[in-house]
Amino acid sequence: MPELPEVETIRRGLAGRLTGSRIVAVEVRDPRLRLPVRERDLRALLGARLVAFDRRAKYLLVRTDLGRTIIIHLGMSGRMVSADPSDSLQRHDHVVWRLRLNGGAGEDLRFRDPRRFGLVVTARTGGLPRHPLLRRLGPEPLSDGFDAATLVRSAARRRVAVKAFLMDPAVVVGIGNIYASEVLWRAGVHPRRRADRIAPVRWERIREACVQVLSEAIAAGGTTLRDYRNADGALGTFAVALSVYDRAGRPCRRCATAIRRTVDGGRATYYCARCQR
DNA sequence: AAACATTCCTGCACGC
DNA sequence: TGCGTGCAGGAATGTT
Repeated sequence: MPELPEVETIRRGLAGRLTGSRIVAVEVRDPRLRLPVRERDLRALLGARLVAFDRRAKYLLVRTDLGRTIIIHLGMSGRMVSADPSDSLQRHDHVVWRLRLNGGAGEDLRFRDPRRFGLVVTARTGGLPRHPLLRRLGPEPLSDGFDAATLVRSAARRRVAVKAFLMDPAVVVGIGNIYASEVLWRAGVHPRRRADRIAPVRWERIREACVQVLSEAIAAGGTTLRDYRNADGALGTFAVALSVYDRAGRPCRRCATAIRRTVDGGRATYYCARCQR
């Protein structure tokens, strides 16, 4: 479900509300996520203070003052729910942290994930860059480390379609199926063009499109297509700003040609055959 | 009721 | 032949 803008929106919401709170209790109600949830590891953090909410790619990193960080991925259908402890738990609330806020009030943080493609693990904070889940990740698209030269270098001898290439987290992180289509429309590049057949000047256009689309989506609180919600349960409003995704048959915003939908590698792809070459 | 916003792994093909 | 790399496909699963 969530791509980088959605995870970033959730991170900001949680940081504002829960930074400085302490873990009072933790409950693992269903450990069967993409990786098994180890209740013992989470219990080792009882009493810990949550000192920062960070993000790497689509991973949420909850740093504690005990030298360990909780790594959370939302998979396709995961949500982080900040709730009043008296609110009843829902069916797919798999992990529940009972927190005490700075002011002393109780607050729940709940990991809810119907499809269970997400994960909740812990790791030493100092070892995060070398953690198996994080160590092969490419640059953050909204950082200085993301430039056209890097893209040109990684695209050499890559015959895959540029859309699949952009979705490869070793190339650049955080770009999933929705934003890959959006970025390529904005850059005017056909989604099935081979990565090794794209000129450097067009890589710079793709880089700019990544930065613009992701920044605008974050400013809009993310894209809600079906069930995405931020930490307060609010919807993201970027769906109305989508140019091609989920707009098959509707007119291209630039040239009015009907947007096409194809399926590549099992994933829906949307593009304008006139604007994108 | 077919589609699905993610990630990781497998197995195959190819080139040196 | 053996190795490394690149790539397509599949699997995990519940909801709408």
